[in-house]
Amino acid sequence: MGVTERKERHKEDLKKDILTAAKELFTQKGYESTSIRAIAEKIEYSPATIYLYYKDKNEIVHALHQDGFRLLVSHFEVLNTVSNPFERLKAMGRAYIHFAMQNPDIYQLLFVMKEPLEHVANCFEDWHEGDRAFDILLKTVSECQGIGYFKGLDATMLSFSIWSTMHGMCTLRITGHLGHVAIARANQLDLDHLIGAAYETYVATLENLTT
Amino acid sequence: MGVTERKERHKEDLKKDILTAAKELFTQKGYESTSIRAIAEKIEYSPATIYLYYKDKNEIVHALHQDGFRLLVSHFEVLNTVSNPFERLKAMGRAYIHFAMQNPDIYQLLFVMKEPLEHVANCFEDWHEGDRAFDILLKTVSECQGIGYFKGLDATMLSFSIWSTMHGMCTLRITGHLGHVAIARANQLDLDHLIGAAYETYVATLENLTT
Amino acid sequence: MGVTERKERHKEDLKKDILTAAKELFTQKGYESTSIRAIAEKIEYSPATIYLYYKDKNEIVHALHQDGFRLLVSHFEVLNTVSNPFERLKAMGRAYIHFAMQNPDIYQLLFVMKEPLEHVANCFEDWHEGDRAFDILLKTVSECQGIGYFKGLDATMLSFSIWSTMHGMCTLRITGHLGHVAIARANQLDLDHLIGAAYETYVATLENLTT
Amino acid sequence: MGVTERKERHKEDLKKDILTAAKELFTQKGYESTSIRAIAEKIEYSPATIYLYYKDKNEIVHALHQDGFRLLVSHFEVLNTVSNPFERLKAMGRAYIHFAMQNPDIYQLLFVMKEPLEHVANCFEDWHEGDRAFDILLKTVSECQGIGYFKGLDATMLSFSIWSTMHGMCTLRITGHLGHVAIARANQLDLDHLIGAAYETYVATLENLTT
DNA sequence: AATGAATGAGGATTCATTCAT
DNA sequence: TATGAATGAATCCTCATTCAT
Repeated sequence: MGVTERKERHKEDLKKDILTAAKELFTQKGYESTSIRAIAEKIEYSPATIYLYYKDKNEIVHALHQDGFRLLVSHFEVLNTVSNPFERLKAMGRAYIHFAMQNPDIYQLLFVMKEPLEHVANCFEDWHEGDRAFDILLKTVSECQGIGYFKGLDATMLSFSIWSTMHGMCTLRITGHLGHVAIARANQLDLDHLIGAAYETYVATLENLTT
Repeated sequence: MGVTERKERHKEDLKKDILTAAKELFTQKGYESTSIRAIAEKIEYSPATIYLYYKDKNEIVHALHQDGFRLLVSHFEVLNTVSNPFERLKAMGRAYIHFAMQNPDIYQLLFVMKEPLEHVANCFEDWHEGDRAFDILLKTVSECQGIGYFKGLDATMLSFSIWSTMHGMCTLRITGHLGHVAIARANQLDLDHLIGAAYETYVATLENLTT
Repeated sequence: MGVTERKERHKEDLKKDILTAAKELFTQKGYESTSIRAIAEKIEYSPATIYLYYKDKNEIVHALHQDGFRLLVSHFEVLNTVSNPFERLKAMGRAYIHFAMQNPDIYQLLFVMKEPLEHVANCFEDWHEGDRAFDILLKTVSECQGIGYFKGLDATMLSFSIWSTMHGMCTLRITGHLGHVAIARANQLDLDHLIGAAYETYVATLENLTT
Repeated sequence: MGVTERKERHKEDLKKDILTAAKELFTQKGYESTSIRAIAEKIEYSPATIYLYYKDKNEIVHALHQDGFRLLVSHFEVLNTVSNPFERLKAMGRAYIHFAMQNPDIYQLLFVMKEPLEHVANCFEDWHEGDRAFDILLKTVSECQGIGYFKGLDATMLSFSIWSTMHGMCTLRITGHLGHVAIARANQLDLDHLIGAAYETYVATLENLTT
């Protein structure tokens, strides 16, 4: 293992560090308000150094995008072990929400932000991953129908519907709009619990569709 | 493009023009990335002119916010004539989607953009309207339960769940993420139809909850 | 009295109002930080109206300058009735301080501000008044010597010296620098009293010069 | 040796250059009217560069302030060697005037400019130095009384009075007001001599207080 | 590989001033 | 006479980016 390898390792580490710092800052301050300077400060390097690893701000977002999808899909892949498809579907929902709550910044990057600026083309590419995620959902829904759930419903439409519900819950939570309404009438301060409860209610509506 | 021509345009609508321009830009680029300069350019006035009509950037968002909610609530109020609560609920869903599709920019302003920092206080005020909208939904859901729907489910949770589904559908559509997935597999070019279809599927899931 | 006359009267009034407003604002905020808009607001006219009466901001300062000197000289002229020249000298000092304390803005305009911008030429003209004021002082000092005061001292030099003392007291007070030092060690909150006391001490030094 | 040191030197030089440019502009145009742009232009750098060396405009004034007081106090400290307090007092006066004449811009910064608003707190700090300077004067006056001068006069009041005279002379000279009057009647072109003469006259008045 | 220095472009605002009405 | 509307130029300041070292 020569010096070269160690250097390579270090290089990879630093790239990761930049991403991590950027992710945190995006969450805290939002994309626009996050400056390269701030990222550099966080990792205790000079701004110029960032440019040795990423061409510009866009490329950082781009990288986060890819990582984000990879992470989400990995959350789903674990669930392949669940054999009952409806159980798997429920678990997927929970995993999705969990992912969104744990990585609100990334979530928004993937599903809320219109594809950042010049990188539309690249983003399309990234979205092959996004499609894969949807495929997993679709397949699971179909399998549910195979064991008697969701009779008479179109699998694709239902998948869209389910995804929408998940997405709606997550974004209303993340953007704080859920908080507004909830606080206004809330006997419930903990919004994460609230989301959990709402999700279980939603699952109940799906469950009742069997009969 | 000279001074004369510009003046010929109805100056009295300038305030509205500013709002319209701002609305479009906020949607396209986001709040932070929209500069007063850009708004001014769009309406072909000088930046300073904007300040004759609005104190600052926040006041513009504020105005759009208010207008937006007023419009949405007006969409709902028509539906008071529908006596059957479940029919009314379905109609509300359609009205909500219709509103979002017709005014994607406003929709995002109301339900996607994190409310601009300093005006949180004011925004809370604005959100009394938002709360009202939610109240209407909640009341309708309760009435549905009164005639046998949604047995055993918590009205508030279900309302959140329904709102989330609607919101998810609308935002996935507006931000173009629905398009990505759909186009990838689409035998279906018209996304608005797709949304309609997905909505009907969702309604079907709700309908089946009776039994 | 025709309409013309009344109009003329009104016109004069308004010019004065503008000056008064400007004067107050200059005092409160300083010259640079006082905007035409602010002046206009204070007199409840539109900014454009100001320009009907004064060509620009400089002309306003110019007018205040002239008024200021006229006012100061008028303060002095009253004292002609005091026959004893030393008494008159002492009274002049008090009048000078009084003037400065009552009109700190004007005082600074006359004696601190380097002549504003383009109006140097005009200001020189204005200073004929300033010279007159100094002449009055010089004449008084000479008369004092006539009755035995200030033996062996050059009248002009002494006059400068006296003026400097007065000016120094006034400006240290006005700019707040006296306050700094005084507060630091003061058992004396009222700076105007302090200035009075310092003046009396100074007078005492002059008085003792007789013998 | 080489590069590093030279760079460091250059950096220090630039900081000084900025201060020098700022000092001149502040004096010429006043604090408010001096823009960062103007300073940048004067040193032939871009405005943004200024911000690499000073956080903002206030920090520049702050730095000038500190430097200024340090310089003034250093002028005074030399005089500790003069054992006769009255001689020392006279020397202090000359030193003060000398300082003001050599550094009119700094002098104004320290004693004429109302301290820039937000930095009052910091300025107070700076003024510990100013207080020290006054303390030195006060102590000297007291010592003079100890050897028979200024009988029956309050030391603090007399100190204020003396400071005022010095300050008045200096500012009338610096702002050009002395010139106005002097030139008008001058058999005396050299204002610095005039100030010297006026000072000696003043000293004479103090001297005569003994008897 | 890393960075200190530098900058051009652009951010929100403010203001003196003009001009048609 | 008075002003509403408009603007160019200026304010301070921030930031992504480059480049010589």
